[in-house]
Amino acid sequence: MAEQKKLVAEITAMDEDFTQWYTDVCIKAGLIAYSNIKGFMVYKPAGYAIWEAVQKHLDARFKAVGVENVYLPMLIPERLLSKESDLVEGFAPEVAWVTHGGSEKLDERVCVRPTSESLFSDFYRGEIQSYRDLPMIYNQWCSVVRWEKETRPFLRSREFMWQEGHTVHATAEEAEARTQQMLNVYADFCAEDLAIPTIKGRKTDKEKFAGAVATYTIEALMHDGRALQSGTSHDFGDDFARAYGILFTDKDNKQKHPFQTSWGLSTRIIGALIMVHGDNSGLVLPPRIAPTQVVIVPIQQRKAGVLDKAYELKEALSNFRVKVDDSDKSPGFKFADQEMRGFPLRVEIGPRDIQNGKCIIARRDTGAKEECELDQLAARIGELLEQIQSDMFERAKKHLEEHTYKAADREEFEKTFAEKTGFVKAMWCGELACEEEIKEKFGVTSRCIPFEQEEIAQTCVCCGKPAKKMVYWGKSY
RNA sequence: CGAAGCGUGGCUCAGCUUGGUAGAGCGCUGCGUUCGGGACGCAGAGGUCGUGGGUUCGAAUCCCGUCGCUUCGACCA
Repeated sequence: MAEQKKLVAEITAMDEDFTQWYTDVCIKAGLIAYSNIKGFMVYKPAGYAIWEAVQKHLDARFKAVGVENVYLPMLIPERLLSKESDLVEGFAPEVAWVTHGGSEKLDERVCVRPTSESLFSDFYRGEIQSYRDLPMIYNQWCSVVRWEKETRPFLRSREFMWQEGHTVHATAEEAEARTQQMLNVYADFCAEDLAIPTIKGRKTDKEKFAGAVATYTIEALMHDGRALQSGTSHDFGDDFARAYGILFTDKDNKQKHPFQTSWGLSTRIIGALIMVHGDNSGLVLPPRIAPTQVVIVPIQQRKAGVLDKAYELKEALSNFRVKVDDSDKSPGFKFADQEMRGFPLRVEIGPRDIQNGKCIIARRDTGAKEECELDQLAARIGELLEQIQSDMFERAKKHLEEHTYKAADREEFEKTFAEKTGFVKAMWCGELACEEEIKEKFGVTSRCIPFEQEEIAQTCVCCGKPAKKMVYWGKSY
């Protein structure tokens, strides 16, 4: 990332205190406000607009692979949640219970959904009878509640918005294929729309979802070298179908349990967006999802013709998402404020430019400024937005690559984590004991077993016994 | 849930040690001058000092309780 002069006094410098920098950006870029209940936050227009853009792009990708949207209740009766034992154990400590309706105590308490596998499974039980009813490829956009102990904007809030896809299939192979297909949808979405490169892989048994046969994940690397699980896709086999009693009659006239998957991506991705692309001046948004792509700043806007010209340029740029900042703040204030908010491009137009038939375009990501003929503006803006989108991805990819290390043995593993922050690729024997020991000793967890395997060594980095898989390790959010 | 820190105008904080009835900067409102990297002048508005109790003639200040927030750990998208 290009070094930029720190222009915004209110934002803590990244390398001084990354955590504080992150919080500052969330607040100062106008994304959120804290609410009256710990862990619940207000999405302000700038923050909600990002989520809307995420929804729009991701939903379009879902529709392209046959996903249909539905909506299920937000409350789950206790008996329903309890049917799948792993699920209860996994989520029981953090569900919010509703015990009263008005002033009357409920016979059975109900919880606010922490995730909806149980509801979908119960619903599917009633819907499915024949193999002809399958598959069902449903998704819902909703919010869920998990009573987390420690909360942080976007990364860990007690209520968060997400989408959760839940599918049912006649065969294990089809379910497994769908699980991977949706993981790829997430990875492509991150790379192409958010300009965030990710590592695709499988979670170890220790890290997988409660009740899943296999959990797949995309892991992104933040600017401070910590990993963020950015999207997950689970293969449930027929475990949930058995627990919830879902049966269908197959072609061979035999009753069978169908196979299920679920996959989710949450508002946490906004945290990734901030921490992958942001800099010391604040937020930096990739053009494709930026709610405002271009902001026009009139200079000496009270002089005759200046504001008119600014609105005229906005018209000329109607193919893009453009805003004119006609507030009565000084230009310097507007520049700094808009940089904080991450708009990809700024166009400056003043009397001098109008006379010359030109304007100034400034890039948010690099800070580079250039002159542009007014009649070329729309074309140039289009080029620049494309350029910024791909440059941002390349920079993030370079950061990921430069912060991914290899360790052949235990000594090297320890040394790398002592000196560096990022991912470390190392071999693993597959034993839970080693995974736990690594967490204990080095404070890092297995992020994923990547699909793209390499043989870095023959032996496990922890115990020295024969290795089975190459694993990405790292500190995570 | 363990540890630490913090609660005083919208925000950041000073005042507390040594009790005497609340201040600054920023922001906000109005008017005017400005405008190519956070402009300036003048005039204003705005706080029962988180909350409950105690000590005292008198509490932002001292004591006890309580609630909340932030950060760090364990857990999670």
